[in-house]
Amino acid sequence: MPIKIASFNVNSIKMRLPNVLNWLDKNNTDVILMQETKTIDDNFPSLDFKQKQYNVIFNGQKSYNGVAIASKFEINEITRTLPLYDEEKNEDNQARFLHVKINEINIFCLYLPNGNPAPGPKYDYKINWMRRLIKYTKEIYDSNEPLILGGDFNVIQESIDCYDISEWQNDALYLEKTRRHLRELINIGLVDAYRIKYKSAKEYSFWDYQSGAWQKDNGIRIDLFLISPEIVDNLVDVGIDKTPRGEEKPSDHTPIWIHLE
DNA sequence: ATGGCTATCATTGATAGA
Repeated sequence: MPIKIASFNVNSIKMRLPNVLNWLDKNNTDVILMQETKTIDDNFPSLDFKQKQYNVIFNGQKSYNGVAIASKFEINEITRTLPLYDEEKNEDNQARFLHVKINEINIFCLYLPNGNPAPGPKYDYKINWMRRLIKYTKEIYDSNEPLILGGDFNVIQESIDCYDISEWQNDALYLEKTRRHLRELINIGLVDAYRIKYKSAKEYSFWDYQSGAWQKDNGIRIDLFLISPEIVDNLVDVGIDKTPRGEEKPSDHTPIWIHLE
């Protein structure tokens, strides 16, 4: 069954609601994964999505983080937390994860921690979160069901994913340890969907609000779809839609998308 | 001119983002 899936770090669903609804109107998107909704579940604007025939599911919290999925197809929730494998730290109250099934496809919507400053407790949290994601992804991957990881990964995997990597050498998004963990996740058997079609293109999904980064195209590609082999077989097209970043009151991220047959 | 935006929450400033 053909399906069009997008991922968009909205940087507050309240501020970005017009942008998101406008984008959905212009693009025939069946499923949109959203990150940084920055609102508690009681305040999520469900009705605006329902009026457009989208089912919605959200995992939010006050002020920060928060993920959500809107889908024209039925959403079956599997979990909203990554399992805790580290027995010493058995608590995580940050809303960064949703695992759902839509049309028999496993879909993770994730907002991976930023991790700055590194080193420090925030970086430790990032790496631990990645370890949890790797373990959980292995479990699901080993079930031999189709799997899509989509979201804001907060990792610059290679220098071609950045306008000027010399400025990011000591950043939590580019440290060797960070990239090794993303590589370990990918090596489970996933593929960066964008790089299937664009082997060496320098296209970005985030531009800082500061310093005229958008105008200078000083961007980084940190929003990704990592897909399992059966999804690769059905991949029809993939892309990054830069248009919303240049519009009024934009998010600092822009939507990425995949089309499956 | 080497840079200084945006959102949230609580109160005109701190915190977080990347």
